[in-house]
Amino acid sequence: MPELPEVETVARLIAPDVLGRRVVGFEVDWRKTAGGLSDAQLMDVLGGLTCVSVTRRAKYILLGFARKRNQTATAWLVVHLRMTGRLVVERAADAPGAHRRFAVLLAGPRATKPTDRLDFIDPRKFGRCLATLDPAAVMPALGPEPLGDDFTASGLGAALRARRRQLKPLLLDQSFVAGLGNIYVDEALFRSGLHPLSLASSVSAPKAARLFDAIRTVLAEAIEREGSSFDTFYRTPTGQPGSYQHQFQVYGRGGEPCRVCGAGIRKIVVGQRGTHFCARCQQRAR
DNA sequence: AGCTACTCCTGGTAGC
DNA sequence: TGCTACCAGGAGTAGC
Repeated sequence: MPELPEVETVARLIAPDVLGRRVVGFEVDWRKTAGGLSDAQLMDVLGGLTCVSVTRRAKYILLGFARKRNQTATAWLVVHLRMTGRLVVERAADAPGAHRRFAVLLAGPRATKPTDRLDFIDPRKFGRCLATLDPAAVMPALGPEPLGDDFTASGLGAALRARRRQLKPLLLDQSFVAGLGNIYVDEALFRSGLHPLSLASSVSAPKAARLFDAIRTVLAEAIEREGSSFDTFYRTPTGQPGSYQHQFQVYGRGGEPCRVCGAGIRKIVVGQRGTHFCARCQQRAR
């Protein structure tokens, strides 16, 4: 499922195909995907504007739009892929594929007839494409970017110490740290030798520093490999699978031997989420 | 504050 | 082969 590395990959790969293109229409196949907005409302927000930026915040892709190419964005399309969402740029003449839920029709600077189309494909319909003048209004409060400068080992240590909560659900909480999901939390906890059920307040400063390094390393390596594709869902906008799934130490390896110590990887359920860990390498503390 | 349960969804798969 | 039941889960919400 798309987490920070997958979302980053999608943003990077669609950017060259949408920057400088003008919005001349929409095609909405599933109204909820558009947050319930009508075609007319979508056009009111974004119609006639040119894409001037493509950025990522947490697991959101933000496409910024303005009157002219060199201006700063005044309107936005905020995209969340959730479980199974994909963004693909197609030629306007081509028929949309299966599970297409939402599309932006794109044209050149002065043209009114679309040449391309940004398709949002989403089998499970959890994803959202929200047109808005104020991205903060459609996004929840988010914690620091784990690859950003304001995420530090000492800051993470202090934040952990202040919480009496299990590590797994806390790290999945987007208001604590933004962008981690089920896969990369399990992988980061394994690499730092921390048990998913350990209390955050029990994590020592050195252990917090190890977790900090593990989070950064796992995310950076996954971005390098264009994310993880282990089922039929996540593909990059060019249709390629990512390759980080081959680096998984624990995720999806329940019952298989730990690559470090040989003990069986255990799979439990924490907060309705499959959680994978090595009981020998990751000692529980409370 | 932090826990669990429920909701939204459908493709894939296990079991019969 | 064809059917049913169940599972995957990000994030919002409700209730305790």
